[in-house]
Amino acid sequence: MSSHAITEAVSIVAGSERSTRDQILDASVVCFAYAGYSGTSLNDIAAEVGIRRPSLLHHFASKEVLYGEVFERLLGDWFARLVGAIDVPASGWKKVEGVLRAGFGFFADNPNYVILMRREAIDGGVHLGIDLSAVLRPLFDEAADYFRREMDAGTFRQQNAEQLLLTGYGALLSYFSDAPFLEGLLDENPLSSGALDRRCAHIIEFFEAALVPA
Amino acid sequence: MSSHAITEAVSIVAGSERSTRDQILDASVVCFAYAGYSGTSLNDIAAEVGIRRPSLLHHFASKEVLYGEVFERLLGDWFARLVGAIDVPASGWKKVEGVLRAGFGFFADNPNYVILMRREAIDGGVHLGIDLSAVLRPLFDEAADYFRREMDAGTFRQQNAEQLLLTGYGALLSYFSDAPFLEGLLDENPLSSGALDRRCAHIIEFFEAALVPA
DNA sequence: TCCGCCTTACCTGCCGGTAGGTAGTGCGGA
DNA sequence: TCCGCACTACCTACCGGCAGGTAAGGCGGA
Repeated sequence: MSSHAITEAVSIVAGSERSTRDQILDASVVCFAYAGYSGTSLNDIAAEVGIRRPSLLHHFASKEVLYGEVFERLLGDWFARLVGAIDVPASGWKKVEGVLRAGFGFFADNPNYVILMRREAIDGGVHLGIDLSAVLRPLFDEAADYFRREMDAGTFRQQNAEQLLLTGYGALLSYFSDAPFLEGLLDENPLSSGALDRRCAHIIEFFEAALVPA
Repeated sequence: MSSHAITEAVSIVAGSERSTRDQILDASVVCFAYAGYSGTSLNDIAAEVGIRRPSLLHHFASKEVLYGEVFERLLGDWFARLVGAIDVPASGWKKVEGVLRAGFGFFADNPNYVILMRREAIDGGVHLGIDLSAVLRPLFDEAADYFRREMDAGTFRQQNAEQLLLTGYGALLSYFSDAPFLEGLLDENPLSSGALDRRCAHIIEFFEAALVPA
């Protein structure tokens, strides 16, 4: 264990502080989600942390590298959570419900991550070396196969499996990414605890109605 | 009719050219959709049209004014198309299907508009004076009332009407706004004629399965 | 002649990034 | 014990470049 890590551990115990590097990553998520890649300046992030821009560039070689690390961390967390929900030994509708709840839960816990992901989906990964769709492709194919098997078994109504996944993706993501806009339609904060419960319940109910034969 | 409009009309007849002003608006949609507000420079737009930046600023007082006009035009078109579909004398599922097809058709015809709208929804209308959600609110409330009436009449299954609309909004919009990302999942251009037909058919089928009792 | 459209030249301000320097810390050897 | 060295983390000052926007002039057509 390096002396740096010790220092960090001590400071966490002492007063719940985080390392400067982690503070930068946290502030970056907020800034990039709020204003996008080109709308965020390194000064904005540095100011959030309370340091100067050159100090920030001491920890991350460039704006692009910083963004890449932020996004990679996000993607890793999300992927792990999704795989965890998929690997649960269940079948039929119960499994689908579990994955929907896991996805919804992650988004509810990390609303800024959702906006980042949406921005990346719109831009097609221009800012990144990594290809978002290539990472998710295996899960996508696996899920489509699952739906096809259950449909053939009569557990679910016959639907286009890939399109079904896209619809679920849109229903889940849009609520979080467009929260600023939805607030004006719903007359309440879409990310409040009550609104989130209502949204999650609807998604489960709606997809069950569409998939599970009466 | 102004001499400007005459000149334009003549040039359209002569060689399918449009007024410089309209060319700027067209180029702006493309650029703003591709790179967002802060990622687009006036030089980019001017270059697309084939003029210099100060010439562009001769037609529009500022970048913000230009963006506002682009967005207002989009919103007007979309609103008109939507109202047209809503006012059709139909009821029950047929009416819903008509509105879904109208929305889908507009998005298919104007994919760049969709991306612009999505960016605006994410940003919560920071770049605009107008409030997107306030404009759409009457339609939203009217639609929710319609669903509630049909549900109470037993035409549709009981669902949360507002949430239902949000789910439809997400399913429709996401496919177009995230097309660059979806291309990597589907192994085909999501905006190709065949893919669009498949998507539209799925949406109709899926919502019918969820809403209309067997 | 005058006006609409476009030009070049220029302004200020912020961007990402670099250079160079300064505290503070840990550590091995005299 | 204390000196010298290396290293980390941060700073100020600066660079070239590009952003949005303005000023002033050329030019062709009504």
